[in-house]
Amino acid sequence: MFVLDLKSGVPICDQIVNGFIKMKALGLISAGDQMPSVRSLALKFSVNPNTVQKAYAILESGGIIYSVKGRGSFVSDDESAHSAVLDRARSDFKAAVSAARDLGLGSLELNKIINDIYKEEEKC
Amino acid sequence: MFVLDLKSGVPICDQIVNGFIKMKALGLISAGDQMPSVRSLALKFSVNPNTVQKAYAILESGGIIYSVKGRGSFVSDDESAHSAVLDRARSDFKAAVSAARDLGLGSLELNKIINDIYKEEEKC
DNA sequence: CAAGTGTACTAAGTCACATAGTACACTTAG
DNA sequence: CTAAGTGTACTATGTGACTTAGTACACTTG
Repeated sequence: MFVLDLKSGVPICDQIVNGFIKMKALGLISAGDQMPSVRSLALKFSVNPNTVQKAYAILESGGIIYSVKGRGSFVSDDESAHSAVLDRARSDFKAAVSAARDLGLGSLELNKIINDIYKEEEKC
Repeated sequence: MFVLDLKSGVPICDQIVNGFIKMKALGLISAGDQMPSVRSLALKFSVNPNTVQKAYAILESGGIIYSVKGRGSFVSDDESAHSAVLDRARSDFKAAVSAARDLGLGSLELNKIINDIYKEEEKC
């Protein structure tokens, strides 16, 4: 399970959303798995249930999870939701590349940074 | 001169800061050049002078510009400030790469995105 | 001297975010 | 059936960042 950084300035509900999206991308949770209940996760994170509820609502609106009254929330198998996440990731990355280019970083350096980060992965 | 996007959610003062940093990186302004006055820039952007003043204070604290009472603000030639900007850019880009990797994007795709964006530049 | 400059300060308004508390409908285990 | 646990909805409140508004002062330059 991911952790929250209350000092980061990133809204808590967004951190929860991104945390579960990452978990799904990494295979730590899969379609059909039951999500922690709103109240239990709020307790675990020492956060208000309303904040978790908001995060779950965002995840559901994005098709990442679905919720059933009285039963709980579950990881969705919506393929279009997954590709939407990837599209968003590509878009964000493109913006990051453009920003780096505007500040004078060269393509070679950017490629090197990428390779360095992905080499870290191979070590595992 | 750059433009402001009031709908972006990015604080106006930050947009002004980033705008001038980009302008310096692109060579549109150089060390010694005089910055627009706080009041005139506020008028141009239809923004409160306090907001521009805040942006200039941030730029000065970062060594990007320096200000002289009664005369105006000027672009600094502080080399360490420039390298600090580059360091920040590298750090931001690394974070973007890590985020993209966590969401399942491969290094080959990221490299391709970079090359595509930098090819756009060559056309000019 | 007058105009333009940076700088500082208080006050107010707006907005997003988080918290607090309550309430209701539903499902499931007992 | 009952109780516990679930998602969901709602109002109210507090906080902090951001912006605006207005005023004021010290300084430089023509």
